[in-house]
Amino acid sequence: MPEGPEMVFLKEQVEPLIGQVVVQAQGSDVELLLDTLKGQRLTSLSTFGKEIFLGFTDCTIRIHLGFFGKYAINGVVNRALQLGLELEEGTINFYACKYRVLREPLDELYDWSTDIMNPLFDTDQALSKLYRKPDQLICDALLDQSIVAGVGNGIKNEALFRQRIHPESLVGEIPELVLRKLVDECVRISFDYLEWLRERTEASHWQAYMRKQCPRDHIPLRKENIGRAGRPCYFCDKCQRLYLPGNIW
DNA sequence: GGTTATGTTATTTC
DNA sequence: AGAAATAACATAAC
Repeated sequence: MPEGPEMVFLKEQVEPLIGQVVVQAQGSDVELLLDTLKGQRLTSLSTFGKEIFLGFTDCTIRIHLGFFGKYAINGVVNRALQLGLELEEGTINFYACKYRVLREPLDELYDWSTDIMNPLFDTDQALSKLYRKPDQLICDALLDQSIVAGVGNGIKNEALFRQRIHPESLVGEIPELVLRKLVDECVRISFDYLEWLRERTEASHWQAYMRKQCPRDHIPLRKENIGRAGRPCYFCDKCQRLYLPGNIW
């Protein structure tokens, strides 16, 4: 479920429930949930990267959907419930998620300028953080949630393909202008992705991620697990440039 | 039954 | 000590 745009999409679906009071809570650690949440009013929603925050009268619940997380607004999914909130008129159910109660103001915990979906996102800051580890593979760097929070494996692959950068390129060898366009592309794709989710057409828009053929060169895309994280990379050897020491473009 | 996958964190190893 | 590799967890589909 979980790249940044999907969390914003989730937030949009929960928004109609703002202002309602929790009448029942269930899931893992029920006592905590009941003590903490029963009678509390849902007052605000926000997201940071792949996390969503449900703001209540005097606490915040942070939810991360991880790898297999699912949710249902005013509905159920047939699997073990992790966090279920029954409001006056509506329900929010989370499955296979991680959640936690936060008491501190979110501004003390999060730097919003690193979230690609946030209006405060700061490209210059992301660039300088990226260049701090010049020996990293760009495919690893793009998954760093402290630099570009919200970018996941899909957005990563797609941004690299669209900007014609080979995933095994070294960050320090990518010219600043090129790297800037890549970061901008991550942001652009994320907002496009949000739009696809709203239209429910998200599956059809990927050009490289999960694809078999390069739409530019009509040759097979390579799919390999690359980098420290060993996450799947989809890429075209012909049209994506490999930035390495000694390679001159 | 094995493999894979939109992710992160804890533990182990060097 | 600290970076880097490995394991762990969650779950459905092929």
